[in-house]
Amino acid sequence: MKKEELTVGYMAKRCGVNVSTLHFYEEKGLIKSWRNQGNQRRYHRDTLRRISVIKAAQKIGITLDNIKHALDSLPENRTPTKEDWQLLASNWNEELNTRIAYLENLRDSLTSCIGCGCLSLTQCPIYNDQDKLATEGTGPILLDRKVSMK
Amino acid sequence: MKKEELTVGYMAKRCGVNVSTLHFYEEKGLIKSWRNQGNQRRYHRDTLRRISVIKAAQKIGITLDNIKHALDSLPENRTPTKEDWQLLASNWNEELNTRIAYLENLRDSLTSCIGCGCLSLTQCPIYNDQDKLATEGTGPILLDRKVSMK
DNA sequence: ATAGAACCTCAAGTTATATTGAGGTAAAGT
DNA sequence: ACTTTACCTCAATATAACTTGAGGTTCTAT
Repeated sequence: MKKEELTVGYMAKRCGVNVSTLHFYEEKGLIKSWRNQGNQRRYHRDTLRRISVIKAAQKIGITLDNIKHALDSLPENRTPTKEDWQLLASNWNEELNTRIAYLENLRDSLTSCIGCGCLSLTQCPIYNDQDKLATEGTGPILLDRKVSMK
Repeated sequence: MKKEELTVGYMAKRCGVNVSTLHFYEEKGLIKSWRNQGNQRRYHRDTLRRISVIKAAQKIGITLDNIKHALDSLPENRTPTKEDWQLLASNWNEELNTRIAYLENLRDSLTSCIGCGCLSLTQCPIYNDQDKLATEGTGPILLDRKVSMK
């Protein structure tokens, strides 16, 4: 196996995902591969980073669709540079800050509700719509779907 | 319509959800109703608060299953007191703090990655498994599914 | 009395993010 | 050469949290 021709099994192991997930990401246009003589997928080493970035973004709570949009802004013709990745990261950092702020807001509301016992429709800040971050916010956050919350 | 016999349409309007959602919650055991002569649902006024609490918990990122578990701990035979609700709220507050801490951790990682440009498998704290909160954590956070993240 | 709004049930559809399985081919190890 | 492991495609299934639709009934207002 040449250095620059990584197999799907190797990729999966290195990235901690299933082979089927890589198929799926490819189908969604998040990653690319070419085929060898026997129709098997081969990946460029750059794809390792790409997958890692996808996983990092998912932890932040970005959907695959939006991750795809972001990745589409990367150059096609060359290996992305440090600066290319930094741009993505800084956008997602803002996203993350927004989400943190939203949850902190919610926490403060909940805390004051614990204090006053006001969990009612009319008084509680939690479900009154000053709760702007919820409606102007930026979509679903999925932390880790594998982990249940017993 | 008697004061204590709220219709499903009224409930839906008051709570900002669809009628079908109330049917769904009932089927899942999250809320209860009785029927009138013509087989239509009637709700106790307490159910308004119950639905609000469900919605608040969802904003925190608690799944319906877990919300159900929490609600099951409320007394069946009387209207829950301030203290009953406070107990739920304080549990969810911990949950919320855990989630905030997780995202802050991620933000710190991302920030340092912006600084060093290290988004690579081996060095970046984002996808290295010191990232314990991700794997020991407490499940998905869904903020607001209605809002897309363009 | 009658129209229209509100309600009923039950089955199927929706979205996101994958996973699983069947049936078959290719590559690698001995 | 032969076996085992890895890979291929395509379709179906899984989960959460709902929504939609069809076909029919009940309430409410005039």
